[in-house]
Amino acid sequence: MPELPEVETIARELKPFLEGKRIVKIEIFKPELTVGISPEMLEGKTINRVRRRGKYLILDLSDGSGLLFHLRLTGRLYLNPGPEINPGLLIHTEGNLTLSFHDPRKLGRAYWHPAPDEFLSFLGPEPLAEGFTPQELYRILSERKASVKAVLLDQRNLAGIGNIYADEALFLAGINPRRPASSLSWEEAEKLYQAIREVLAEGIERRGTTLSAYRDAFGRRGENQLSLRVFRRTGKPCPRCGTPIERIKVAGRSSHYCPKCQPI
DNA sequence: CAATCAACCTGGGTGC
DNA sequence: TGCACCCAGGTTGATT
Repeated sequence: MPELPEVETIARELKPFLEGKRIVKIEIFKPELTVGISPEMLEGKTINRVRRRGKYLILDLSDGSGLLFHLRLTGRLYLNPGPEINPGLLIHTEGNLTLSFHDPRKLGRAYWHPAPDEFLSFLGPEPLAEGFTPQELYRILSERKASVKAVLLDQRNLAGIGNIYADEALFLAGINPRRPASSLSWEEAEKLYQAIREVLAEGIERRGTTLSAYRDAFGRRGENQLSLRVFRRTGKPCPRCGTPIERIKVAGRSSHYCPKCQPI
């Protein structure tokens, strides 16, 4: 579920509470959700910074190491959860705060790594970063033979885009998800660049998309599902031309598009 | 190297 | 209401 806007929302919410706080206790209830985390090693360290990279949430610790969370499809991070939550991991900090990580489907992971940026060095550029340009997107696309949708979803090319925002961006840009990435013209790449930035910024503004599982750090739903143009709107009219939205499989994922506005 | 696909798990929605 | 079936916002590792 959580793509860039959802993780960004959680990071922004946690930041004012957790930055500067010392970890006083860590409890692991579901070891299968954790990788490399040893409570004794981490207790006493301070959370220097809360940030996001791609779909990862990072807590930078005072010794340069980091706790990283990937929510995959159904993982959640709650600040001060209620008693009904069944956590896999609890991180208690000074100030009597608790960060809870849980995932009923057990696909999400919490990692500890001595050098978080090294751990995440496989990720492509941040699409919302100042330094990310249409030229760079065009270069990435022109080097790949796979479908443009597959290229957008591959985190090594661009970090943070998932199935929802890929479909939404391709619709805004008027590009068919099955088009080979390298077949896009410079003008199309430029359009796609703007579309990606727009849908991600909108997603953040509306605090993420809640179709089912996603909740923010306070357990609230996002609002972006109300603004989706094509994603999971099969059969409904295209917001631009009224043609029914179609669903097809691309890169193994269901993809939603307008056959008239996004011709092959 | 590139593309495809099954597997990881479980819960929610749908249709009979 | 019960049950079978399909689907899932992601990633990875095996296979072709």
